[in-house]
Amino acid sequence: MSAQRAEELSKQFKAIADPNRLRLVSLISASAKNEACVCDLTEPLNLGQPTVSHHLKILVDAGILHREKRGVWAYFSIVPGALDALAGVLAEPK
Amino acid sequence: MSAQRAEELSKQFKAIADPNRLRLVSLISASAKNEACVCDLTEPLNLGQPTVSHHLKILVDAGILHREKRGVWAYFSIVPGALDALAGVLAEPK
DNA sequence: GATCTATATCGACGATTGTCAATGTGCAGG
DNA sequence: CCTGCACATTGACAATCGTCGATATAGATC
Repeated sequence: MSAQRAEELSKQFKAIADPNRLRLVSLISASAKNEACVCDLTEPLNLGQPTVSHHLKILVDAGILHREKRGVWAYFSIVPGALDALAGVLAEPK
Repeated sequence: MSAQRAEELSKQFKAIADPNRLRLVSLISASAKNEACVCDLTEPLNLGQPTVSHHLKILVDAGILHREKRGVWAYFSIVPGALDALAGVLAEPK
């Protein structure tokens, strides 16, 4: 594995290597329409709104979450295939 | 996903969420007998011996690598199923 | 026992991270 | 236009992390 490839992958792994961000991904993927807004996520994590917003931004920047603004609300959903791609790296790390 | 479960998983993901540690895992799993000693790993990563030793310890503590000392050398190998277990979490993060 | 050799540990340093309070932005209803 | 709401951004702080040089440990050879 090249140093550059390792750098790219580590950015994505860092994004999910935080307990609160793991729970965010879990909450979103278990949501009714596979999407959730910030106000749905602050209470179960027991974190302030700015902190949740910060974590969501990291996940979006890593290409794991998709952000769509509708009116006043921002809906977050999981980018199709993003997590599977990471899982594939672990299954075959040659 | 419970907060406790997220905490456990994040420890393992943190272990691999570093470019140099990703390369370590890659190098070991691509090695001849699926094992390598520290002296084999310092040069391709262009890091000092103490730093490589430090990264390997983190991977061992996370349950991803196995450490076996034979004589003066320490041989590191991948714990069977450890990476697959992490991959499974990503494939189904409900 | 003295001396290599491979690895581990320690102490220190700058850099990054997670969290919060305060503030900014932008949409909607009156 | 003004107010309220959902969310983003900023600035600050303690805590953790990655790296290195120096040193310690422990097996092998003479």
